[in-house]
Amino acid sequence: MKEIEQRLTENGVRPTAMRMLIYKYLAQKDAAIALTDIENAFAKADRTTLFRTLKTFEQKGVVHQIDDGTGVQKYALCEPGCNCELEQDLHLHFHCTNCDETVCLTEHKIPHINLPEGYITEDANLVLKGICEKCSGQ
Amino acid sequence: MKEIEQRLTENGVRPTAMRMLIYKYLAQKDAAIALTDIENAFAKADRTTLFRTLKTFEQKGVVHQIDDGTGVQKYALCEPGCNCELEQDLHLHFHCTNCDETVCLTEHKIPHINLPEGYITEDANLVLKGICEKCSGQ
DNA sequence: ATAAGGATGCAACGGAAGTGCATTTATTGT
DNA sequence: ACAATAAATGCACTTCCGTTGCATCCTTAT
Repeated sequence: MKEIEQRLTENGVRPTAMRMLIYKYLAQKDAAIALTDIENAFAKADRTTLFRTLKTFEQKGVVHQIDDGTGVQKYALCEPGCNCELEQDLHLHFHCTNCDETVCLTEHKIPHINLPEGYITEDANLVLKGICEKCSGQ
Repeated sequence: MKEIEQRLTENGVRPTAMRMLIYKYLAQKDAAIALTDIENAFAKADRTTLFRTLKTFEQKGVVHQIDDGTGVQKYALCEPGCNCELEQDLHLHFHCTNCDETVCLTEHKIPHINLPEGYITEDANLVLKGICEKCSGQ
C-alpha cells in the first residue's frame, strides 16, 4: 500500500483512500478494466468519483486508456517509467472475442509505419482480436 | 448508378433506392462516415433505416466498420475484391485530431505480428492519430 | 391477384460518457 | 488550533449513440 501511495504521489496524484483502492484493483487485474467493472467492485462509491479518478489517472500518466472496439473505454496501469509515447511505450492490445477481456501486450510495441507526406502521427492504437491464450486452451 | 446497383447485387444486397443513395454518398466521401453524418445528409430518411443499411452493408462486405477511438462507429466502402481478411485486406486508418476526420490508408496493410503461443488472431484494428495532410498544410 | 418476405418508419429503451452544483474532506497559512 | 482555501466526493441530471420491437409499406414470386 505504501508503494501505491508513492507511485501516485510521484505522478502528481493525491493519494486518497479511494484512489489507492482503485489503483490496487487495477494492479491485481491483468486485463483492462472498464468503468462498469470498477463500479461493480466498489458498490459503495459513486460512479462519478470512479469516472473522475480514471480520468485523473489517465491525465497524470498512471493508466492508459484502451479502445478495444467494444464501445466501452477500458483502462490499464502504465508500466513504470512509461510516458505513453509513440514508438517507445505504445504497445498493442489483444481483445478476446470469447471472454471479452482485453489485455496489454507490453512486449509488443506498435511497429513504425511510414506515412505519406503531410501526415503527422502523434498517437496510435493497435488492437488484435481473436482468442486469447486462456480461451484457446493452451 | 448502374454500377452501384450491380455492386450491391453482387454482394447479395437488394439495391433499393435508399441503399443506392447511401452507397453513392459513401463513395463520394473520402473519409469514414458516421451514422450521424448520413442522418444529416438524408434528413428525410429514418435513422433506423440508415442504421440497418450500414449493418447490412457491413455484413455483406460492402463496407467495413472503423473504430477510430472517438467513440462513434464509422464506416467506409470496401475496396473491390476486399474480403476484410487479416494480412490481406485489413489496412490502417488515420484519425485527424484537428478536423476529426478518419481516412482509410488502404495502401498500408497492418503489419504481421508474432504473438505468444495460444493467441489466435482473427481481426485487427490499427488507428494512427495526429494531423492529416489537409490540416498540416502540405 | 394474392401471399410472403424484405425494407422502411416510428417509438421507445438502455448503456455509457459527461457536466453542474452542493457537500464533504484535506491542506495551508497564521 | 483554527480559519480560509482548495481539492475530492457524491447526487442529479443530460446527452449521445446504438439498438430493438412492432407496425406498415413495397417488391417479388407464384
